[in-house]
Amino acid sequence: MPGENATIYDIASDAGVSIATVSRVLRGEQNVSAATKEKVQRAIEKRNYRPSSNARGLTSNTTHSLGIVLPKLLNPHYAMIFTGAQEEAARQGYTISLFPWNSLDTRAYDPATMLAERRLDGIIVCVEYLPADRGEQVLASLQNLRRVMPVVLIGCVPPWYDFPAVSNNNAAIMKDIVAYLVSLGHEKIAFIGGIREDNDPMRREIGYREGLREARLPYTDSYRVYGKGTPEAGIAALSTIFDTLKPEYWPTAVIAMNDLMAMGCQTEARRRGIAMPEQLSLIGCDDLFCAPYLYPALTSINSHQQRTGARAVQLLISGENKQETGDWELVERASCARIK
Amino acid sequence: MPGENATIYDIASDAGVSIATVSRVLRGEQNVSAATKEKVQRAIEKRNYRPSSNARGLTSNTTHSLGIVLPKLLNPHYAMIFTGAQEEAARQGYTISLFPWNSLDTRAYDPATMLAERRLDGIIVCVEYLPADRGEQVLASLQNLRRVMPVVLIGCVPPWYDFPAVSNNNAAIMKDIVAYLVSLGHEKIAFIGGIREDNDPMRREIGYREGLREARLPYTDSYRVYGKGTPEAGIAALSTIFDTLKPEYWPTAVIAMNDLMAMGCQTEARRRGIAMPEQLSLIGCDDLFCAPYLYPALTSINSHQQRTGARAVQLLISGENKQETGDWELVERASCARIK
DNA sequence: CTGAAAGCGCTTACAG
DNA sequence: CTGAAAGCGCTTACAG
Repeated sequence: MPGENATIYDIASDAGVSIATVSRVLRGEQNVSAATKEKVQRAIEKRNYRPSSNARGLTSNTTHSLGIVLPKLLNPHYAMIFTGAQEEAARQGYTISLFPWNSLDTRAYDPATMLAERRLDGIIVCVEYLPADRGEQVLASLQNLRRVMPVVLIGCVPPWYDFPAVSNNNAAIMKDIVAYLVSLGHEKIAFIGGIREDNDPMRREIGYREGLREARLPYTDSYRVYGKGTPEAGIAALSTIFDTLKPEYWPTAVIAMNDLMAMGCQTEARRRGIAMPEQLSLIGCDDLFCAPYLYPALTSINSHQQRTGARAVQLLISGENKQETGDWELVERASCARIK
Repeated sequence: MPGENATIYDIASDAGVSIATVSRVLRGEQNVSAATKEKVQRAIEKRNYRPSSNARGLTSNTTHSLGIVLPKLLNPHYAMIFTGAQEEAARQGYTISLFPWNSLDTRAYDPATMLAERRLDGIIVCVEYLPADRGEQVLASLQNLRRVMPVVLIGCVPPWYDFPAVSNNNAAIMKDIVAYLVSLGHEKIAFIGGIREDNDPMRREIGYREGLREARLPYTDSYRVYGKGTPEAGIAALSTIFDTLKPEYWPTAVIAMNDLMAMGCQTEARRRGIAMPEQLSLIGCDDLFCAPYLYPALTSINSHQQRTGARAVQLLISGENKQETGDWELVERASCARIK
């Protein structure tokens, strides 16, 4: 069936007009008589005609399609960002397609790897999990990418990156979290997740330490466990803490870098017979759809991911060179309790 | 920066050859001397040149981009399908973009609504939640869509739809689930979720009844509660069952149409002080990433959604007119217990 | 209000 | 191995 697509010439000859006229009614221009507009529209419908976006794009030098580079969508956090971006793009008549990247793989940012052809009007790239020693490589790749098309950054964007961006201030979020736990009376607060990154004033590590300092609490290496953001890593991290420390040093609260890790922590704590939230408060980040249905229902940080995605699309399309920071809120549920 | 894109003419003149030659090295043809290939490639790199997909597509009448019509990605079930499709598309050099639809909204299947332009080489559409009285409308829309581009269906596809498809045999899955619960000694088995659809031999309803019949168990309307597949709907559905029935009739097992509803059921059962799995076994469907981390860990059906998405892309690109049925497996976890 | 014609940036026979 | 030229299906001044 497909393949025998009508062209503007078919419509023109069917309607007995020139292709210029067909083009005019297609584009909804005013200067066409009602009668000919009628004829043309009838011909279009009869043939089920749709203009070729390729031909249109050739003239306008535009594709009306965007790209977004994101880690695995299987983490609902990214699915939320993608959804927000997709909906905004659709609203503006754009299509958006996903380019996955493997964290830590610098090639993922390389335009040559990513885009064999020039078919995107712009691209959003999520900057995250950048180890210190790769920072410059990544920045160079991004600058290279920008030579080819407009770029907007999301994620935890270092402030000295000179790109339009809508980023998260992870440090400020962490500070809030620590303050919240302190307000519940916690003093032994562990933090799990992430990799060792440097040079970034917005990273969680910084906020964690700052939060402790403000509460006049000591920072302890034993409370800082690294691990990538999966449930399995959460299990491992919690085990590390509770296995390496004598019971009197066990933390009364654990901050997980995301809800995925927090889910693993819950499971592992349960396995160990640690009562939640009585003996252990737990807080995640991302406020995934499942957070309210975990046991105990998970307190988390909602950072409006859909809005982030939508906003990035707006910046991309408008071409504004702004750096914005997303806001967030702490969603209290049952997983954090007051210390007696 | 963007906007000043080099064209094939620039490269040709830089390299001192004709555009035909540039085109040849671009496409990796053999009949080019090593020396000129060198020159051309150098020019390409120097200018950071990338061919215009629009111009290429104009000649080949192809866009190398696909579409997929899916309900909300915020349900990880669909994110899995999308991911599988996206990865396979990328592997084959295609880009895929998402077109969301509102369930029950027939217009969502209408090519005119969905695609103002002809910019897709084909489209995958997820057929689900089709109320009986809309079936014909939807079918007509799909046939209309097929006039414009190749279409592959996924979801619960009625067998009399004459489309290439990779579908789920929901009836067979439900039969399996009932048999599994019966093997654990359950006789009071409720089923929640879905809408009243008719005419479809693959729908869950059918399998549920058939499973009961094979176990020589009666079908009871009170054990069949409808509701769309959200956690909130799961809460409401479980409430309905336990509120309207005297305790001696309370089901000992509940089948939820998906894990989302099952999550709601867990929460509501917990609120009511119903011990799980001792007093109530629960089984979901989709095997979401969070299933192992719920409490109790949720038994569910894994139907290889990523594979489904990938397979649909393969059918779409190859043009095979096949109807396939995906397989599935029951993943046992802690949420189902043997009846004493 | 309408048409003829050039041009967008490629690919592809066809010559040589 | 390489080039000149036609053609893909539109849009857009430019005339009328």
